[in-house]
Formats: sequence, C-alpha cells, structure tokens
Amino acid sequence: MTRATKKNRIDRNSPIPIYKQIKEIIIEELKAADSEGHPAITEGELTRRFHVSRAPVRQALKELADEGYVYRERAKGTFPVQELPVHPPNLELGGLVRYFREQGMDCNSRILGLERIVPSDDLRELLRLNREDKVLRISRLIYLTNRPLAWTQTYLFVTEDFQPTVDELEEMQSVFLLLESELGISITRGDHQISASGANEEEAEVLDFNIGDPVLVIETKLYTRNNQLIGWRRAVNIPDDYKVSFTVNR
Amino acid sequence: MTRATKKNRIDRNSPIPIYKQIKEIIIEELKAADSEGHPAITEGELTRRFHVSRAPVRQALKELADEGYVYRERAKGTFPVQELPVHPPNLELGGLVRYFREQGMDCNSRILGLERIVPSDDLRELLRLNREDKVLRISRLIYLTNRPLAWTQTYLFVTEDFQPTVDELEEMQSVFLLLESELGISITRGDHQISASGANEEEAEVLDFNIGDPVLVIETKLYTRNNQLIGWRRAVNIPDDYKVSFTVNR
DNA sequence: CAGTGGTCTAGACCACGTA
DNA sequence: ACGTGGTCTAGACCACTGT
Repeated sequence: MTRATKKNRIDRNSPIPIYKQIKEIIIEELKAADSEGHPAITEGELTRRFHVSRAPVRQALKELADEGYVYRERAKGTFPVQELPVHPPNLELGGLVRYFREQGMDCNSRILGLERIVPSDDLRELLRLNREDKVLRISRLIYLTNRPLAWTQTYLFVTEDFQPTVDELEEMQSVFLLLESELGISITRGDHQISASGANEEEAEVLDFNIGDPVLVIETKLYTRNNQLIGWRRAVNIPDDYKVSFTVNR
Repeated sequence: MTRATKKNRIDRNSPIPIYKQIKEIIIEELKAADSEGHPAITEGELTRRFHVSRAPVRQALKELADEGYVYRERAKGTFPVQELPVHPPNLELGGLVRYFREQGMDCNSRILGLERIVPSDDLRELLRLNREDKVLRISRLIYLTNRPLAWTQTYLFVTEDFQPTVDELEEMQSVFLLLESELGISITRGDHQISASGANEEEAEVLDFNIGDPVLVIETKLYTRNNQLIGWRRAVNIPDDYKVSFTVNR
C-alpha cells in the first residue's frame, strides 16, 4: 500500500449490507495494491478494523473467493490472487454490446428480425408449448469494428402485450433488460451448450463468412427466477474475434 | 414423497460437518421426489427437524442454490428446481474418461507422447519460465466407442522427480490425480478459453479428421491451490460428439 | 398478522500451520 | 503457543409476502 488513506469505517445506516461494503473496500484495495506485497487479509484483522462480528467479514471473504479475487487456506490465511479477475460477460445474459463499448471498442448491433412466430417442433417441445402457442423471435447481428461478430436468435415465450419495437431493442442492447423493466421478468439462469460447426448457407450469408468455415455456436436455455424455462437462444459467433473465457474453481 | 422413511437425525460425532449431512439428505429427497408436489423446504422446518441452529441449515441451502438444486426467494421460501442438475465434467480438470465410463459408455485413452521438453517461446512466456526450464508434456488421445473424441496436450512445470510412466497415466486416467497423489499438488483452478477453428494438418491426422473441418478448441491455464500458474493444456475436440455444457446462475 | 429468507452479534470449539 | 479459517449455537432485527 503506497501511502493510501484506508477506509476504516462502515456506514451502519446505509441500506447496503455491511459485508458488501467490506467487499467493495477490499476490491478497491486489491486494485490499488502494486502487486508487490502480499497483504494477507485475515478475518481477525477485518473484524478489528471495522468493529464488526465475524459473520459479515466471512461472507465478504467467501464471496471474494468465489469470484476469484482471493483464495483462502485453512490455518494460513486469505491471499489476493495475482491477476485480478476480468469478467468478459460471454456467458452472462445480454449486455455483450455494452461490455465491448465499455472496453472502448467500436461495437454496435442491428435487429434483423422481430416477430411472433409459431415455433419449430423442436423448440415447441423444448419449451413445452401447446400447438397454438407463439413465441417472440428476435434476430440480432452484432458488429465489432464494423465487422460481423455474432448472430443471435432469441426465442421467448411471453405474453402478447410485450411488444418491443426495433428502436427500443437497439437502444437497450439487450432484450433481457427490456423484459425486466417492462414485465418484471428477470432471466437468472442459463444452461449453455457450446459447440463448433461449419457455417451453413444462411449463417454464412448473415455473417459474411464462407460456407463450412468454423463457427462457434452457443445454445442457451433461458430460465426465470423461479426456474421456469422461458426461452432459448442460439448465438453463432465468428471464432477469430469471439472466444468464450471463464474460470472454474474447485 | 412416496412412503419413504425420512432421515431426521444428524450424526453429531461424524467428522462430516452438519451442513454437508443436511445437503446430502436434501439431495436424496429431491431425487426421490416424484416431481409432483413442491416440497418447499424452509429454514425453520429444517432447524426443527434436525435440532440444529440456522447456520448449518443456511449453509446447506446456500450451497444447494449455488449448485442449482434449489432456488430461494426472500419471504417466499426455498423451492426445488424441476430438472435436477447434471454435471458432465467438461470443464472440470481431468476425469473425462472416468465420467464417460460411469455413464456406461465405451471410453478409453491412449498416451501419444510423454516427455520433458523445452517449451515454445509463447509457452515459456505464459508460464514465466527461464530459458533453461523444461516442462513435462503429455499428449493423450481420448476415444469414445473406438472413435477419436479429443486430443489433449498438457504442459506442466514440475520438478524432475515427477516421472510418471505411460502405464500409470493410462491407469489413472488423469495426470492431475497423479500429481496430487505423488507430489501433493492439486490443480484447483482453470482459466478456460473456448474457440472454434479448422483442424490443421497435425490435428486432422491425430483425430482422423479432415483438414479445415471445424473443431472445438479449449485452452486452459492451470493453477494450483495457491494460485500459482503451473501449466497449460490444449484440448482439440471433435464437435459432433463433444459439446461443452454448463450453467450460469445470476 | 405470522412466516420467510437476509443480515448481524457475541460468543464457542475445532483442525491445522507456523514458529 | 498462537493465529488461521471452518463450523456451530442462540439469540436478534429487518424487509418482504402471503393470509
């Protein structure tokens, strides 16, 4: 720590829980640390520093460990991970365009299609729909520096009164945000399946790619908070620019 | 619940923590449930049933939620997820062969190469090695029903006295298990990057595939428990049979 | 209103690592 | 011997949901 004034106070009147405040403070300090020393955070230290009990301190450290900021070793201590985790939201749901923009990259998207259709047999079966049910289909092409990056097709089983416009969708950058603000439905779980295949004719045309050239396909089952399967998405990605990265801790 | 005798007792003398015992019992009951009713587990119910305090019950339910067995809604309750999670260990580290075998599938593997080599410049830089350092390279071809499924090349920076034989490796099905039992080093974190590409000449030959046909490539940085980068792995997978699947909860 | 999960307190005992 | 994180107890108050 290079001469930094450390925050030693928790705001007990804040609506933000104590453990979250502690988390934020620690993340800030990890970022500020010049990766030289090994500040070795301990529970005792934090309880004394903030005058709180162990529970919020433990919850903070637990979540930091889960998120890859620190690792904990019994009887040794809690240590910062060298490279702080970055989270390209490859597999988060929505918000890809916004993420690239935040990285200062030239990224935008265009809605290719927006309609209510009768789903294919496979999709109807997957979503367990009746014969007469229709789904909302949103087809979106995402560009990075003016070159196609990914083509996503999202199918949602929602009430007819959810009628987003193309403008709204391009504005919001994510159907899911719109779903949340308009219907109060949030998508909180995604079952992803990643595979590689050769671009078919349609995909090649949309992505301005060659037929048969390898593309990365991510298919996702979309679930609401109460774990109702509400939709499905297929994303076809140009592999040169689009890679999925993430971390698995054991 | 179809007339099942419920376990209502925790073994307080067991070395297994209470919350884990509770977790196991709940998982069993979720599996046994005929997916009809919605047993709605609550904290109060469990504390009364097992005569324990809230802490272990909360820890059990928290982990079950993290693992996708249940979801929790404030002021409403804790509810089972319809489809119980399955965990194909695509991205777990090692043990792929064992997994397929447990599924009753005909899966085996062959060691194609096992040697200590001077790493490429890229790899040396990635692992931050000195010019004279050597790494252990293990090349393994995995078959499913006698057809090539995946080709993995694992590079580990370990002391010279770790000298596994081909037999040991084919026996153990995973270098990582061997590492753990021989040197006490466990690999606990993997940073994965997934992409698609066309098979190059070498990959095509090894996998008995066509040059340029799409393959799924998973490159992984391997870390020990103290988050030391100890190795790197490149897995080239036949996409018809090998898909990566996993769940993201928010 | 009673019941739920979310947060917090102030203690306790333990296994394990370091010195 | 001492400090660490892991587990547990027995309370407490809160916001929110259902009736």
